[in-house]
Amino acid sequence: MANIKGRGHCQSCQIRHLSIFAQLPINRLTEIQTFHPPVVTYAADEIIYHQGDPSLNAFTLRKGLVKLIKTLPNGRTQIVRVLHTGDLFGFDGFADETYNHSAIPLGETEVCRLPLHDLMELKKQNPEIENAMMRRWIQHLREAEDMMLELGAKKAPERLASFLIRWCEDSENGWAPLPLSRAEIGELLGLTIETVSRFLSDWKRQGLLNEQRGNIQIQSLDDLRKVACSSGGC
Amino acid sequence: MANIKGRGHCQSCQIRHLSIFAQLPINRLTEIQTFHPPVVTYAADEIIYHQGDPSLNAFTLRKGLVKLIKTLPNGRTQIVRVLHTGDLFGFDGFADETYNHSAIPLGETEVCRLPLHDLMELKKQNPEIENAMMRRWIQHLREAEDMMLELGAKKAPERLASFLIRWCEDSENGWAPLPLSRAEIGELLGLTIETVSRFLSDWKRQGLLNEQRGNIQIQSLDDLRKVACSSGGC
DNA sequence: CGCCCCTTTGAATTTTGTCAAGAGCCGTGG
DNA sequence: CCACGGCTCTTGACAAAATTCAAAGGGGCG
Repeated sequence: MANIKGRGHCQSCQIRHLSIFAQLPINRLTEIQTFHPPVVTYAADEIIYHQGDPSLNAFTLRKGLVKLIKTLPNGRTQIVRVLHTGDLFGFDGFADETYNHSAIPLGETEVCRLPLHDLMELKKQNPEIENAMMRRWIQHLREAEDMMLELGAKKAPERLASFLIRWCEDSENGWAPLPLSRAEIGELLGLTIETVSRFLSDWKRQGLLNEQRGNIQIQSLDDLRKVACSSGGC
Repeated sequence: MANIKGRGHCQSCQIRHLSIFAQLPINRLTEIQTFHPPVVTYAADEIIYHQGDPSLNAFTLRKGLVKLIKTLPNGRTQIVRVLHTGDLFGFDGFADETYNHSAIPLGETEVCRLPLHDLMELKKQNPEIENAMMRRWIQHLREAEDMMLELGAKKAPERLASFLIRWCEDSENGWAPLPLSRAEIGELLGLTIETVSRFLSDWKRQGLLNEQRGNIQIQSLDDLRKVACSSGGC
């Protein structure tokens, strides 16, 4: 079960520099030290929230990855976003809406649960938080637009290649963990398991790509770029 | 050419109730009467801003429709959003970013041009504006997520049918203006002109739909719903 | 070791896109 | 008023892309 690990202490938080509290000056931080949001852990199969649930809490991702998904009655699923450490999610309540998607961990995760009511207060009183949230919303919107372009205007190999390039973008040694199943990659890119598998296999055979136990490495970024931009869809 | 029609007067603005200034109390309104943003008109072929341009102004749509598009080097285009009266757009500068898409009128339009610098000031000083903008960002994000589901998880006829249903949702007499060409519908839904045309023709032949000089009417909402939800993709 | 689940691969089918030609529509200019 | 040119839209035939169905392969874990 989802497990309250303890209470967060923003002052000593390891990932505060990635969060919406990053720009808050130290003295403000100590002033709001009454705010100790619970830190909650989830296992891979536990759902953080369901689409349609009342949005009472927002969350900051501390450890692991989280997928945000929307599902059709027939079971077809779309991953609308994959969250990384420091990401804020679940804030629909700020617009008096229920959650618009479900949030599901990809493996073990740890999040900081922020009651929207408290967060709203902090936001009102601290322009830095206000500002950080605004920037994130705009940034998310931009990424959503980019994704619509991927889904609407690109072909399967282009989508997959550009996804891989993005995913591996800032991996130092070349290897990057890819904790997504073929099915999940498909759900993210609007493709079937088989289509994803076929192209990945092809590219591994051709030496563009390497994969080992959930880690991938782009061997020939140039060639992969060529695929992504093949018909000019750079 | 884009034409400055005059200066806006928020107090007497016809569409203020639809804008981010809707909730602003009257006394605040008179206080900020020094803020008279230019009202600009555009013809159908004039671009309001280009993707990549520095985002110095946001806009409120006063009259007409605007499409926000992203284009790949090969010319394939995705419409990421169609704006209606009262919508705010072009605010990427709030996150220190250039415009992420191009804004193009669908026919004659009239917008209110809001310098981001001024808007930022108003936002800081008026929680109502602040709040209205936040709600819009969250709402846009939700709509973007919905669109990702459409594009990623639905088939051509499902996408087209559910688009038509949404488009006609709040048309009183049943008839709704559809100032989008087949090509534009395709660019919105990630389909080709021909695919759009084929399904529309089919449905017109089958009596689900009516069309006359840029206006459409859904004759059998039930049947169209059946198409949209056919394989369970409601 | 054996089971289960994920992945791979093949073959057939469906869906969607491409190419090409014709139809309808509208405004211009004779 | 009509003819013409330039549109977009429609339709058909075909090709390509992607999905579906089916079966086999592989790897990790009890």
